[in-house]
Amino acid sequence: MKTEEASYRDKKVMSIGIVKELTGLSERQIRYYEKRQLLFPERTSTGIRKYSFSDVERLMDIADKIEEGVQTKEIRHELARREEKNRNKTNEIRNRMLQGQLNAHFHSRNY
Amino acid sequence: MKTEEASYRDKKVMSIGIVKELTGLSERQIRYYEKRQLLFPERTSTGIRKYSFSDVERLMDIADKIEEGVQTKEIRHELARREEKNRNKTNEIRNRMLQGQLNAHFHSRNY
DNA sequence: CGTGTAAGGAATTCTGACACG
DNA sequence: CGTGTAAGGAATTCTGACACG
Repeated sequence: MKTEEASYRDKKVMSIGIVKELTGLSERQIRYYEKRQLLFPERTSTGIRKYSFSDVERLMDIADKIEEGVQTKEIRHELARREEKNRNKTNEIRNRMLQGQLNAHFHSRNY
Repeated sequence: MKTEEASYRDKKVMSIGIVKELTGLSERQIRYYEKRQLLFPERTSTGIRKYSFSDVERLMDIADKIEEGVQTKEIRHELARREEKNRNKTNEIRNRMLQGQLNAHFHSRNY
């Protein structure tokens, strides 16, 4: 179920300097997109930002949108819509699995 | 072929502070194991070490071995042997693929 | 052999502000 | 609105060495 790979992708482990290199964006831009709520890095206890690979991917997407002239506000809405879809899809799968278990249970018990 | 996940795993992106947190080892230990050639972090242009998730995994393995009383020299040999095996396996696959292409080629040309 | 620590310096990151527009 | 920059401070990392054993 590739649990580990997903954890690598979402684990917040990089500081802003590497994200800067990976994305080609300036620190200013990266911090600004955070202020506009487009991504949510974690912080160390002393306040240093930590990013994940998925944050890096998201930043690339954001950069593309910005270049197309889309405003951060719009981008935020798009991201929110995407989150919503994913939540629905996840729940769908979850429900289907649960339903399957229930079916198996009742059939095996011969109700 | 999960090219991307592998890239996340092997990409050197973390500084020693996070590796320290992730592994529970001290900076001293992490740098020492490097000196003993057990892992090979990259460096930024200014000399800061950068580690990958696979380095973190390797450090966990190393820590286990050390606890078992194995010396760094032994651990290095074990790691070398493991690399050797992987190289062989990769070549095997590569050769098999090449052979398959050759076969396809000659059969289709009807020699 | 493997690890802790204090020392001094260099590189990194942070925030709030001035600037342009 | 989105981004650059200089400013000052705080946190991080680096190396070589002394120490114990």
